[in-house]
This record gives sequence, structure tokens and C-alpha cells, in this order.
Amino acid sequence: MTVKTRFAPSPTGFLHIGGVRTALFSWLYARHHGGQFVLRIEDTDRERSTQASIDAILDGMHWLGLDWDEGPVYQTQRFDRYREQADRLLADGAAYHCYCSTDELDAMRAAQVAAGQNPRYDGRCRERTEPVTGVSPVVRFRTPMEGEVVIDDAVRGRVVYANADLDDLVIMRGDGSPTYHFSVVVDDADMQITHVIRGDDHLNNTARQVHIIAALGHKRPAYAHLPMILGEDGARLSKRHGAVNVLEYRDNGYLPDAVLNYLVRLGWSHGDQEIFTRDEMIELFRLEDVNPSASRFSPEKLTWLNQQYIIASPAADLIDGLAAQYRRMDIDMTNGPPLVDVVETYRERATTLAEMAESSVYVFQDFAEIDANAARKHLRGVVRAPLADVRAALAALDPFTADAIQAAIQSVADACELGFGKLGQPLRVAVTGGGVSPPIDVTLALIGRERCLARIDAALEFIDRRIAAAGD
RNA sequence: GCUCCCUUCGUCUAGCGGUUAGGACGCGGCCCUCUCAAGGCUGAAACACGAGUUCGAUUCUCGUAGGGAGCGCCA
Repeated sequence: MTVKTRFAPSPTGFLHIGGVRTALFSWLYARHHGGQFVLRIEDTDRERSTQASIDAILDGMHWLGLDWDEGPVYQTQRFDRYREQADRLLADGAAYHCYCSTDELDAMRAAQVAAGQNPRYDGRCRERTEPVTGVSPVVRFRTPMEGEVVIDDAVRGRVVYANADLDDLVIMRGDGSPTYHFSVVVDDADMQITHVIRGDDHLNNTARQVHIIAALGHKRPAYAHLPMILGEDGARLSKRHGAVNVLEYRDNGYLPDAVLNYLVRLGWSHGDQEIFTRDEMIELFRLEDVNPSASRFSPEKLTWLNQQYIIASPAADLIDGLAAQYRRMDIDMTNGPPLVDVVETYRERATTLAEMAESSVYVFQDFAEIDANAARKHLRGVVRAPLADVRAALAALDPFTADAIQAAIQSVADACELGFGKLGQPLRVAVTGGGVSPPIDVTLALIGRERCLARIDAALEFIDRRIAAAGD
């Protein structure tokens, strides 16, 4: 039997980082076995499902390159099927109509909790034969009251539940729509899902679902319940932990492969290896290597990985993302160097494409003012003359390349009996407006001769003003 | 409260009865160096606790503690 997995998010919000990890593991498992991966949108809750969420999920999956072979399947388009299956259970006596009102159920649970009991449906409609007029009933599944259910989970091992601890859950709402527990079971069976890989918040649900599967006469799939991803503080991942929406990572200049690589190492490992290409992940992924304990999300490590990917990626693969960042910053890229050159010179000092764009703005745009600290430290009277000499040398240079620039600065430094840095740093401040940049030669080459000369002139004027002020 | 799950450096993890408990992120130091990075070397840092099983437990079993999940006409 060929492996078939699915990712089944509910479109009630953006695509969550934890959801992505679940999707990734399901996808990897299917790809590893040369099987199929299905995307199913669990939108049975029409109150909370939105088209915007569906779009966000699809966008996120596309951005990450998690492709599916079937779907997206929308559960709202399969209501007839659920109804038909529910009718079957009703006819078999495996399910029954329940006429209890929400108020009645709330009161029942409140009483149970007050009495120190486990809140659960007490089965009061189990044997009812007469309908209640004016009430459109829900359908409840008749869960066995004795015996136990055993689940052999691929990551948890054997888990046993006493049926007596389970209650009769609603499978069809009063309005005729299915609930989650029912639609998953029907869909997984209809789609012939062989492996259900999902978050371990569903582990307890599995016991209930397994009974429905049996009542429907289906074979149950293999289960693998993945540990949760918690926030840095160990609490459940939520908005207050910063970006939990994957698309925010795209917008902040993270690379999809880096995000996937980070996520695959949360709960899964292959010896000491930290960096995996997609092909390696697919080749090496095994459910046996999934760790059962929850893990915390570490933005620092993601950032480190992202930088590793920025360093290792072909420059051509990064320019679209970098351009997007410049566009966000309203920077005109037309009168600057090719973006591949920018990538090559900044890749080792940027952890994200956003950071790369921010730290290279002066390549495309003049800065408003020189950083005060850098200016005070490096644009002093003593460097006036050497700086003017460098300016003259640069003006005469042909071609204006990093090597030639390097040689020119070196010879001026030698002539003035200055160390390279004593001249390089003032030059850096003059040309970039700050004390930090890539090596001065490639920086100047990237900025271009005209801009460099104009900025050096401005710096010389700055020094002159400073000397004049000090002289008064 | 009840049921289920989890527990190795701060974090992610390796380990699958005998190891100086390894790697990675982060942190400190040194080297490299025109700044910043990147890179190299290096340091500090962990088996939650208590009983068993065993010649021997980080590893197996059971408790305890701590954390998490579920207990909806949400998924």
C-alpha cells in the first residue's frame, strides 16, 4: 500500500509555525516513501472559517515549497457525504439523536464539576425514542462503555484508554454540519490516508475517533502524534511570542529553506547534523527518530540558520527577496550596482535579507547625516590631508575596482606613514556615514566613484567646519 | 478535578546497560583582521528526585515532583 499523508488545517487564522512543522513532517514522510500528500481544509466551522485564512495557508505552503498531490479538499463541499455516513451510523444504532439544549448540557457539566466529577455527557438521550418537537437534534456517537482502546503510536508507543473514560461525542450538529471528530474520520477513510501525522494535542481525541472508524467499518490508519512547539518561555506558542505566522518570516527576510531546516530539527534529529538540504531531509526523515518531548522555539537559532543559508545560497536566488526588502523601504535600485554584487558583499554580515537591505542602503541612497560618534572619532583634522590625497587618487583611478582601490589607499597610507586602518576607517565613515561596512575596497567599488567622491568632499567640508569651530 | 502525554547543558538535541555524557544555538576568551561580520581554536554549562532490576544505570520498571494536552453543537 502506498503511503498517503495529509495536512488538515482549519482556516481560522494564519498558517502557524507549529502547523508548518506538522505539515513538514507529514510532507517529508510522504516524500520519503514516494507516497502522496494531501492538503485538506477543515472548514466545517463556518462561523470562524475565513477566505483570508485559506489564502494565508495556501500562500504559506507555496512559499515554503510544501507541495501537495491532492486538494485542497474543502470539507464544506462534502457535507452530503458526512450526512450519508451519519445516517448509516444512525441506522446501525451506532449513533443516536440527542435533543439536549446547550443550557441543559452546561448545567449538567456544572453540576458534575461541582460534585468533583469529570465533566462528560451522561448519555441521557441514549435510549430516547421520541423526538422532541421544535428541536433539531444533534447526532451523538454511541461510544462503547466497557473495554479499552489501544493505540500504537509511532512516536508515543502504546497508549491505552479505558472506554469508560470516554463519552458520547457529537458528530453532527443541529444544523446538519459535521463536527471535526466525524469529518476527519470520514475524510481520512475516503481519501485512504495511511498515516495520520498531527500534533499531540490530538492524542486524546484519537481514542474516540478510533471507535467511529470501527463503527464505519474502516481500517484505522497508523498514527504519529508530534510533540508541541512551545514559545521561548515554555508556554504555548501565541502572538505574544512574536512572529508565529510563517508569512511574517518571509516578510522579515527569512529564507523558506532555513525555516524548514529549523523546524525539522524541532523534535527530529539525525545524529549531530544541523543543516539539511530538502533532499537530505526527505532521504533521512523517519518517524522513529522523532523525539516525543515538546520543544521550545528559539529565534536565535533560526536566525543563525538563516544566515548560514544566506551565506551558502547562490546570489541569484536571493536577489528577489532582497529587492522586496528595498521596495518596502522605498529605495530606488535603478542607479546602483547589480543586486548580485550586493548579496556577495553583504551575505556574511546579514542574518536576514531585511538586515542586508538595511545595512546596505548607502549603496543606493545618500545618507542624511554622518553618525555623530563615528564622525567625532574618525573625521578629525589630522586625516584631512590624507583623505584629500585618497580622494585625488580615487578620482584618477581606472578602472574603479576593489583591487585598484585597495592599492590606491595603501599607497596613500604609505606615503603619509599611516597604518591602513588609520586611513581606512575615516574613509569608511566618509563614504558610508558610519563605522561599519564590508571591507573598504569592495564597499567603495560597490558605491561607485561618483558617489564616493561627492561623499568624501562632504566629509572634508565637515572636517573643515570642525576645525573652524575649534579655532574660535 | 479526571484521563493521557512528556522530563539529558539556558535552548535544540546525540545517547538506545559499561562514554572523560558528544554536537549545535546562545554566552565568555583567544586567533585572524581596515570596521563589522564570517571563519578557526577554546572555556563555562545537563542526565529532575526517590526506590527497585542488574556485577553495573542517563539508558529498563515503579513511584514522586514539575511541565503539557484533552475533557465543546472549536479544530
